[in-house]
Order: sequence, then C-alpha cells, then structure tokens
Amino acid sequence: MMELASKYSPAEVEGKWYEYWEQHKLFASKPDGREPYTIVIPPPNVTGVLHMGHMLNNTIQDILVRKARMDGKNACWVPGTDHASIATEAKVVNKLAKEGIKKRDLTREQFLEHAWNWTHEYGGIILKQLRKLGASCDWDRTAFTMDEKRSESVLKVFVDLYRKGLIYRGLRMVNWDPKAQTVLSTEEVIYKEEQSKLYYLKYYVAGECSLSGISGMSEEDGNVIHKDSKGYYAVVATTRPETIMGDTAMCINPKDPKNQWLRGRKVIVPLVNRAIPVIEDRYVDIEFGTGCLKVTPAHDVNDYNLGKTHNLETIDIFNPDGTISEQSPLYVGMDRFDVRKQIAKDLEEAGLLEKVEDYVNKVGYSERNSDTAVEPRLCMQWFLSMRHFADIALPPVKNGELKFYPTKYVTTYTNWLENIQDWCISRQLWWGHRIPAYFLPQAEGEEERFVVALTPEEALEEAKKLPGGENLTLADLRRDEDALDTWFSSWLWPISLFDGINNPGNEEINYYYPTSVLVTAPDIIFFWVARMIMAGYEYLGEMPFKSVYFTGVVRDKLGRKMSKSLGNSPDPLLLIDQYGADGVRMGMLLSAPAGNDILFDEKLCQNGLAFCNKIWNAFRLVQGWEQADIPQPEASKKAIAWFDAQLKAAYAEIEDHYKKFRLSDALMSVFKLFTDEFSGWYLEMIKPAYQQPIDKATYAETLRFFDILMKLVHPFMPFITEEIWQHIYDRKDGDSIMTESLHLPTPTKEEEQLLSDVNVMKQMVAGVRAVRNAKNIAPKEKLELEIVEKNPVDSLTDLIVKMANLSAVHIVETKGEGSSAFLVGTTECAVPLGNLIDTEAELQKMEAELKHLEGFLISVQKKLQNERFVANAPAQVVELERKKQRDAETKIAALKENIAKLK
RNA sequence: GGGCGCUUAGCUCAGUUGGUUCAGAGCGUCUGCCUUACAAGCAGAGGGUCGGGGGUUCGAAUCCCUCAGCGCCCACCA
Repeated sequence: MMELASKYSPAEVEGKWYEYWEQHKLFASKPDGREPYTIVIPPPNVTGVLHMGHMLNNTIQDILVRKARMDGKNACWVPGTDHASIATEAKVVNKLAKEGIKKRDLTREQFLEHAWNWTHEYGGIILKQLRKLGASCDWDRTAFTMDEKRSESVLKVFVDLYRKGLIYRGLRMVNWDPKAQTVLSTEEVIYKEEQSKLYYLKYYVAGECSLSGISGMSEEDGNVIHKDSKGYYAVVATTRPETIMGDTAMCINPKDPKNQWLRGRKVIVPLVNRAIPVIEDRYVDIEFGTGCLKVTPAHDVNDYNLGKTHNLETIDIFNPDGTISEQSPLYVGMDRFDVRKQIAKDLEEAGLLEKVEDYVNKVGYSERNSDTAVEPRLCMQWFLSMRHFADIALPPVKNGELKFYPTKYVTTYTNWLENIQDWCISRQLWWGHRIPAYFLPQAEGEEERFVVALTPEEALEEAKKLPGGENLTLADLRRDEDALDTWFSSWLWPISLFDGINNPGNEEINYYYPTSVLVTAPDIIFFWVARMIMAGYEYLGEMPFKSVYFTGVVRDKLGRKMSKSLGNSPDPLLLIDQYGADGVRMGMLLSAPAGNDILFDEKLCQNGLAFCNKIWNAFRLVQGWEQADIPQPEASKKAIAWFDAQLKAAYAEIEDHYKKFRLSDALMSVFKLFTDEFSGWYLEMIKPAYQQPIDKATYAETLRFFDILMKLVHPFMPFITEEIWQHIYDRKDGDSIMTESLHLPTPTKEEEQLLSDVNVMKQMVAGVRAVRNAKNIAPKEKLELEIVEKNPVDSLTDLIVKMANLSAVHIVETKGEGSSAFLVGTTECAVPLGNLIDTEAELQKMEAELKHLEGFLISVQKKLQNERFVANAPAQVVELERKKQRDAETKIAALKENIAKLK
C-alpha cells in the first residue's frame, strides 16, 4: 500500500482526476433507455471571466448533475456561452477605440471580423475556468448562442412569429442608450435614485400682458397669479430644463384652482421664445410643484402620451449620441448634461429662473452601462406582442406544475406577466442575429414596405408578390441593419441546444426535453426564465424545465453585493488554488440555503479544506491497519450494526434534503455523518489498540462504509472522493466513483431501536468525559462507572467501556460514596473518584439540578391540573405530560436521597 | 405609491400540519488536552423571555391584528 501524506493537498489531486474524467468521457451523455436528467447551463457571456456568482451557480448545477448520475439517471449538463450583444459589442468598440479605430469608420463586415477575432481570443476562457471547479459538463455539446444551429433557430423563430402576427414594427417611445446608441427593452433599464435639482422656470403669458388681459380672474378665486415688470407668467417645475427646446405645450389640471387663469392661453417657452398652448389634462398632479407641467412629447413617456391625446407636435431635439440636434434653435451639438448646466446659467441671466430646489428623483440607466442615463426616445422598432405569451406561460407556474424554489418568486413572476408590456426586440447593434427583414425601395414620402423571410431569395419571392414588386431584383432589397436582443436567442436555449427548432421531433429533443431543473439567479427571472417558459410552450407545447432553483446573490460578509467597483470580490481561481475546488465548493454551499443571499466568507472555504483533510486522515488511519485472522470483538460487531443503521438513517435524511433542493442542509448532514458519527464514534469504536492488527471482518465492513461515505460526499466534493475511492479497493482503468450508484433502504424497526440505544450509550460516555474534564483526569487514565439498578443499554456495555476508557462497569443498588454522579434519562450513573471527590461541589451541582427539576415538575403539574388541557388535548399529548411528571418525580426522589447521603 | 419577504444564540441560518425536555445546527467564543489518523485536530462548557405590543387557544417561535426596523421587486408624478 502506498503511503499517504498527513496533509491533504488538493493541487496534486484535482487536475489529475478532471483529466481522467474527460479522457474517459464520463461527462458524455447520449439518449438511451435510462431516465434522462438534463440541465442547460445559463450561458455566461462568451468573453466573460468567472466570478463568484458563477461559482455558486455552477457548483449547485454540478452537485445536482453528479447526484442524478449516481441515482442511475442519464445525466446531461449542456454547456455553452452567450454572445451578449450589447456587452460584447461595447467591449469590442472600446478595444478598437484604444487602437484609434472608430466603429463608424468600419463597415459592418469589418466590425464583425474584429468582433469574431475578439470572441475567438477570449471566448471560452470561462468554460476552461469551470473545469477547475469540477463542472461535469458534456463538453462535446458546447454551444454558442451565435453558432450556426442557434442562429438558424433564432431566424426561423423570428420569421414564424412574424407570420403568426406576433412580431410587428412600430413607432414607439423607447429607451435609448446614447452611449451604445441602441434601444433597450424596459427590463434593461435600471432606475436609480439620484440627488438632482428641480428648476422653476418662468413661462410668460403670450399676447396681452396688462392686468386687464386676465380680467375676470383674481387671487380671490383661488388663482395663484404671478406677475412682474415684464408681465404675467406661469411657473413650471422641471428636472430637465435642457429639454425646453422640445416643449410643445404646457399642461394644467382642469380642476386646479391655482391655475384657472391660465386656461386657454398661450405661454412663451423661455429663451426659445416660442408660444405654446396651455392644455388641460387630469394627468397633472395639482400638488406637485406649481401644478404646471411642461410637455415635451419627444423626450418623456408621459409627455408622449399627452401629446397623443392632445394632438401635439413632436420636436426631437436630441441626436442619437445625446447631443442637441439641428431641430433645436439653441445649443446645437452640445451634450445634454452640459446643456443642463449652461441653460440654468442662461435662464438665470435672462431672469427666467425663479428658483432651484434640491430634489431626489429616479433616473434610468442601462443595465449594461451604468454610467449612461437612458433617454426616452421616439423610434421605429420591432416588437413582440407579449399578451399571447403571458397567457401560455402563466398557468403552469401559477398552478405549481412548473415549480419555483423558493416559491416566493411565483408572485414576482405572476405580477410581471399580468402587467406585461410588448418586448422591443431590435437593437442598433451589429454583433448579434441580424433581423431577417428586407425593405423594398422607397420613394420620398412613401411609407416603408418590407418582407420577412429566412433568406434573401425567399424575401425576393415574397416581395415580388407585393403590388409593384414584380420586377424587383435581389439588389433592390435592403436588409434591416438591426440585430436582435440577446435574450431573443437565449429564450430558445433549452430547445435550440437540442436542435428542436430546426429539426423538430428529433431524438435528442424528444429525450432531453423538458429539462429537469434550471439553476439561475433571480435577477434574470424576466429577461430569461419567463421568456424560456414562453418559448417552451410556444414551440414544444411543454415546459422547458420542471423546476427552477433560484440562487441568491453572492455578497461579502458585510452584506454588500460583490462587484468589480467595490473590489470586494475574491478571484475564484485564486480561491481554488488556496483551498482546492472541493474546499471552495463546500465554502460556497455552507451558507447558501436555497434562495437566500449568500454572505461569502473566505473562512468557510477553510472549513471546506479542513473537511477534506478530515476525510483524508480518516482514510489514512483505516489504510494503515494491518489485518489478521483474529476473532471479531463484540464491540466491533455492535459498532458495525449501529453504523450500518446510521448510514441508512442519514441517507434518508439527505435524500429528503435533495428532493427539496436544500443542498446546504444535505451537505451539513453528510458532514456530520462523516465527522461526528463515522470519525468521532465509529472509527474509535473499532480502532484496534496501538500497533495491533484488526480482524478481517471489521476491516472489510469499514472499507464498505468508506466506499458508501465517499459516494455520499461525492456530489459536493468530487475530487477528494474520487481520489480516495480509487484507493479503497483495486480499481480498473476507467472506473470512477462518478458512475457508481447508491441506494440505501430505510432503517428497520430494530435498527431504529439500536440507533436510539446508541444515543443513550453516547450520553453515558459523554457523562464520564464531562467528569474527566471537570476533575482534570487524563483520557488515558481508566475509570470505573456505576450504574444504579439496571443498565438500560446493557448490550452496549463493551462500547461504553471502550469509548469512555473504563476498567469496569458495575451495576449497583446505590451508588458508592465519593463518586461524581450524573443522570442519563432516569438512569443514575456515577464515577467513583475516591479522594478526588469534592463533596461541596457535588452537592452544589445536585442542588442546582434539583431546583431545576422541581421547577419543571411544577409546570407539568399545572398543565395536568388544568381540566381544559386534560379534556381538550389529544390523549397522546396528555400521556406524554404524565410521563414527564413520573420521570421528574423519579429523578427528584433519587437526587434528594443522594443529597441526604452526602450531607 | 403598490407587492413580496425578513426579524430566533456573538455570526449565518433551520424550525414541515400549533403539542415529545422544542427553543436547535454550523461557525465563532471559553476551558482542558501535542491521547501515535487528523492542532486544518480531540473532549467538554457557556450562550436566546424566538423584533415590540395585543389577540385566538387547554397550549403559540409557529395562527390573526398592530407597531417598529431591514431587504427585494414592480410603477409614467414632472
């Protein structure tokens, strides 16, 4: 047998086994007769690097997949990456900018070449990192959301949905990201509270400005009339003075008494000197500011709606990059935020600024570029009608057919679907799936005409069918420049990975779909989870996954979200170097109950590594024993019977945790089983005396236990368990713990009894140890134990002797003098100590216990004297109380007797 | 503004339908041990009126009401 080092070294073990698993294709899955267990990875950004969120997420997936494999299922974990259009395009643009290349100087093809180069250079790094973690993905299936099959799927679905009338093109108020210069969906906008200013601007009343001009109106009617030397004016409060060039009305609430005098008038936009009408709409909040609202239909969603109802003109004063456009008479070419500062000064100088107040408001930012404020903008875009999808995706989650863990997200999901808005799916980006729409030549002033088709050739055919399209050629058709939202490809992921769109009904999709579970973070429940459910029902008529396990957000131990900017996120690979993948996996899981945020503390990885070391050393102990043909000690027989039962009980508990996705609890049960029960009790029970051999029967059983234990630990800590499992017995090349299966029956009644007897035995041992501790008696020194009247676990006496290091156990009528006593249940035990005994201390201990017991007895008696309790409580409960009473009385009597004796 | 969730030991959290000595676990803390597998360890101990108040019940950490604090999601008040 080979010698094992006394400290476990993950670095020497992990790489070796991962290679072995890959070489023997142990992660691979093909459809067969077994029950499938499928997980599709939430595809990380292709050029991303591993962060702690990935670590948590993928550890969980790996545990589930490895467990399923050991349950005898055909487990398939499909990896892949996401093209992440906005994020990746931004990275490429930045990289080019550093080289002095501007995106707009490149053709689409040139830009895409750069993007693909970038992807090939950095793409897949993250997948390599996942291997370090031990992820057992079927790497041969690695997919990319923009590879051939996935791209084809996306375009097919686009065409199909267009033909079904679910995709449309429309002019809408959308969220514009001036930095990336693309629209965003409502879900991609994050609102942040911001300290800003509320500017009060003067809008002078147009036309007559003498007092007589507003005859019939007076302050007495409740009007609040502003006037200065230049005339009458209304005051408008706004956070965005830079948009006044786009004002096309001022709005008041018709019921606002303060502003009645403004009805039907016109006011002059400050600085711009353009007259705009005063309109009335109940939308305006009378209490806010002065009750006067400036209306800029081109740059605010609400204003846009007002504009529609009141038929207002729309003046778009912004360029796509957020600078002021030619449409504006002022500040052309300046950035919107510079204009805000400048216009405040200019207004002030012109006497048009009444006051400025501090104000907290919410500003929308792009989810991807947190430094750029999103601009509402009127734009022609492609949309997906969501009502239909909400209707098919809501019921299965609501009725629990498709399960969410934790269930609280059902409400979140339901609320979103019930208030669903159409999904803007076009993006002004090149990196992505180009929209398969083709525009026909368009004369000045003519409405745009287009066809949607999979290929230019099909598009041409379609176009020829249109009026006046007979003579069109391919060259006449102009393909839409825009790409699709990334999520428009990821929502097909569970289907497109098995080619279920291009090749419906194929063997793989039939076998692997619906997948078993999706493991993801709750922040993409709308972006991704909900939409996959929609696509699943639309294209396969079935849910994409049976369960969704929502992980928490990884935070630091102070509760702050881990982020690059805070610098509080450890580098996962460094952690693995330090604690081993097994240690880090355990560290992550220890504090991550399902759905709770995880407060990551590196110390927990240390605990994980310590557990590895524990396993390692337990194996070193067993491996070091020499076998001999000697009789098996009674104590060992009992120990084996007990641990066998213990394994079964723990197995049942662990299975239950798995079923409920309570992986932390499952790990904790496994941990306690190994550390406390196996190492702390079982191994000590059977351990031969120093340098003595062990009998063969006990040795064989112990190896069998070790084998089972490694299987129980394996999903959590794949590397060390493989290493040890390979050493337990002689294995053949290609053997692996990964492909082993494990099932244990539940304990029988007799075994349950044995478990509870051993518990009593442990209490006796603990009692003796406590006496040792209190009296400072070395563990080596043998003691005696007296048990009054009867040993309730007589058959386990051998074990008591061994574990408490006793020279003898005596059954006595009454305990001898000069002993330290303790109770196990109602059984009195005592350790004779001769002159070591401190009578005073013993007395104090007993009196304290007596006091406690008497108090307890009184509370039980009170309960039993309560007629209503006896009458109403179930007989079982009442009987229990009676037993408590009897036990307490017995104990009290014994204690009193002992106290009297000592005195 | 609406919705959801949380508050139990120093920390992180369990606690299923109200009823076993139910007030728990892990970590940390304290005490004692370098006991030949493991000091990354072993043995033992302390620690909470279950956020406050009220109610229902024979009985409440658990159900109801209310107050306070925290977190998250959604929403067009400039």
